[in-house]
Amino acid sequence: MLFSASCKYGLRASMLLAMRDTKTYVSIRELSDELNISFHFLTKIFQKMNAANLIDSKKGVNGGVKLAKPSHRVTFMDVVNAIDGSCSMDSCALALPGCGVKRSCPMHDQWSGIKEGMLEMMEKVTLAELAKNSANE
Amino acid sequence: MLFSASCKYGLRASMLLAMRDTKTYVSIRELSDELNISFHFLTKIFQKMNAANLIDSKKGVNGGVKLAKPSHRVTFMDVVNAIDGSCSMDSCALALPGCGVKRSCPMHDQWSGIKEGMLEMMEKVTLAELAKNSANE
DNA sequence: CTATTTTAAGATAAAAGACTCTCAAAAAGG
DNA sequence: CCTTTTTGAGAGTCTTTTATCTTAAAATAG
Repeated sequence: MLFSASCKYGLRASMLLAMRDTKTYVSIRELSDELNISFHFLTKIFQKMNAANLIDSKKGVNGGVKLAKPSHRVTFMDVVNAIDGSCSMDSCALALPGCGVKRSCPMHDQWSGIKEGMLEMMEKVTLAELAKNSANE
Repeated sequence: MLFSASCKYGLRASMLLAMRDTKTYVSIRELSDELNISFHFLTKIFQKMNAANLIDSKKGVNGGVKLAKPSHRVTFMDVVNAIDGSCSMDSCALALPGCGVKRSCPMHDQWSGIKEGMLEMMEKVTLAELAKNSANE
């Protein structure tokens, strides 16, 4: 519920890319087959990541997508922002009017710590780590 | 993003109820006016809370809704479960296949602590506390 | 230059969520 | 009883998300 389906697919696909060489392009078809999701849908997701300069893409024979940066320099947050937008984690749990503007909402004390922890984690965790954890399962 | 719009409305309305006497019924119209949301929509939300036995309702003149239990015995989690369903917090951040069943997903270490903290908070925080924080803002 | 491969982009469809409207049913008051 | 108030429940609309399908555009290989 925290992240959209598109976002989860994007994260999983990014992990697959992180497990590969950053130099060679991987076709979206190959990734969609491996993830068992719609090729066309994944294409749309990569278009968003492309717009955010997270990946490089190449058309034609032996084309595909690859990470634009080394996997240890792409964070979980980068991918979420590219797909779900940077505002997705902004608001407080209740999104009560006034919260975060002038004063805190009733949930603020209980929520702010958790939110901070979550944002910190998202900024710290990289695709390289996720790929590593995924490899030795 | 964490909670549905319905859920947030339900939480806010519950807070209003918590600020009142548990004995008297408050009309849904009054609550929807105060929250500036659609009366009919709030009615639907209260129907879910009613099905979960979180509130008592009464039809007719001077009817309305009221908390079925004292506000310090109704948790944040109770309301979320009634409206968004108890599964809404179950899955891991990525909802990766296999996570939580046999082995952990790549995010598990980073995510589990945050999730635990969130669930703990949701089970601990009561409507009474939220209402109190809301009153002295 | 042509055929093939592969991403890009747009149009469309299906599903879920958010919200509205209408009528039924219950309760109370006169 | 009859009228009014107020919740209950169903149908219907609008919007967003998810997913599919089709066509275009680019790149490569021959």
